[in-house]
Amino acid sequence: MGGTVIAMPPPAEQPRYRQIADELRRRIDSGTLPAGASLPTEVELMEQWGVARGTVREAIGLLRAEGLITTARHRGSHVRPRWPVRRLGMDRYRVETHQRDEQPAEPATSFTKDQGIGWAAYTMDKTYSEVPADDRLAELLQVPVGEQLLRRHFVFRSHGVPQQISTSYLLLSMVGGTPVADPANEPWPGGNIAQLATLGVAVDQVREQVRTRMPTPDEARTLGIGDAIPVLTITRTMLAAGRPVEAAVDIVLPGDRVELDYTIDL
Amino acid sequence: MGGTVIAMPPPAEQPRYRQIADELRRRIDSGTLPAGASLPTEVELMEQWGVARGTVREAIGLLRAEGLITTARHRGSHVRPRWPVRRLGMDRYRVETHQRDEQPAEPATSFTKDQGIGWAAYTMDKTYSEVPADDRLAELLQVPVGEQLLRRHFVFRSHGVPQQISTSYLLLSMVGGTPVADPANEPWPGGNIAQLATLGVAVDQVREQVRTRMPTPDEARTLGIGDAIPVLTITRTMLAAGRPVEAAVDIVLPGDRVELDYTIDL
DNA sequence: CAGTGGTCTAGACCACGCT
DNA sequence: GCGTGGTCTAGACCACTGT
Repeated sequence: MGGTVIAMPPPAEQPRYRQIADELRRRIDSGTLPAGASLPTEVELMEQWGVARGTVREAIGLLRAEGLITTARHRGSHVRPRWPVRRLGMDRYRVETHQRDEQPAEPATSFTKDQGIGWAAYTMDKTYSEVPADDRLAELLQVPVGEQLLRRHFVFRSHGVPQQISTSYLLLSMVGGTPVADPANEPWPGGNIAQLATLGVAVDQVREQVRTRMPTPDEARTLGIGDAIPVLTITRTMLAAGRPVEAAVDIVLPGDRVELDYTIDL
Repeated sequence: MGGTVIAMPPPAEQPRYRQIADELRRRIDSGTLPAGASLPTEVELMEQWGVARGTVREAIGLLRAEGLITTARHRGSHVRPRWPVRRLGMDRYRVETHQRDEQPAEPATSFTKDQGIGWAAYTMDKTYSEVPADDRLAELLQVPVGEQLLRRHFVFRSHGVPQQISTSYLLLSMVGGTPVADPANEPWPGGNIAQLATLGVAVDQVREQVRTRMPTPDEARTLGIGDAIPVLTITRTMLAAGRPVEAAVDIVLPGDRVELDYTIDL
């Protein structure tokens, strides 16, 4: 070959793109780059560090994957606002019992209790459909495969920001034709348990199976997390007198701002 | 400049690197590329798709972020094996009560119950030390900052494979000088709760705070997971008559093979 | 229209693992 | 010694955003 290409600089401890990412991360952590601030553009970083654009983009990619920044085409990179950690306690399922002489409480659901938000800040997307039970749902709900179910897919938002995705299944034989099956009635004060109570179904036990995994690209987008932030998933089963009456498969929670809190009495 | 560079191909629906990732993901999901199988090398993918190496690497990067594959320097990329899921139920804390005439049960702890393994397959590393309570421990244990604690760091192994890391703190004023503070007595049949029972401390409530995060490099190595697999962490507090008597900070579980199972009675 | 991040090319050198 | 993924360079064209 002709002349050798300019050799890479002396082998640094860390790759250049990690050094760049570390420096930017330090500025974000220290508050030098506060939430919402613009990062230097890719061209600026190239000049400041004397590296090629690909190297800069690798550094930026790390921070985006960590969920520290957002990158938007044509608009630049910005520091992502951080959310406080939400504690999801078991008491979110407790039914409200009002004391005599108390003011009627503001409407609430397990979601508004988790978030510590008022009814007004609570919005949701909802998609209802009817589906037959597959193997997994049949086992969770203890019905035959093929049993008709009401599927309700929700995206819950707090102040407009998506905080939770869930897909819930109810027995169509139980809720079909009732107000519960009408999307217009959602959100429903008191949530699932209150809904079922109106049908004479008294939920007395909730089972939660908790796992973690990386988000799908779609989930990461919806929840506004980086694709290197894991999610918590819950499979929730509600039981009335030992009989499963509702199954929520893959309740998806952003792992960087949720803590699940369980108390076990022995 | 001289002639223009060869233009990019007609604007595809999806970027090329996503198409490549999608195709590989499809092969993994369908089993065409089973667990442990080698992916095509980067050079092979360049030839098969007629793209530059940077494009191939972007595709590979997506799959690695999703936890579907591992990439190892000098050894190639491989489909990550999927582990069977272990269910950690609340009953792992239940104290054994033997019926009359029953055979004495094999020794057990919450860990052996989780794993469904016998006593013989159970091994552990243990490191004991005495430390003063920091802010967090002081709050968890409801003692003054600086209170002396017994710190016990464990790595639990099933058939020699590390499956759980935990760091547990006990009040030195409660366990100092007792058999509980002697590393030689670990593993202790019946585990923590049985240990405390010998001191007249009856644990009647366990609180678990569950979070998820990416593992530290050290944790990833110890648990034998890649650094793209999230971990579940549990902060566990054991209480006797409402008083905290043990705190386990950062029980670390490999997220690709653990499910936590909680039942809530309303 | 200038500036931005998204996508892509066509090369290069490196250190390590395997055979 | 050859092949591998990890790192890096120096360009290019694109579509959209903001002024």
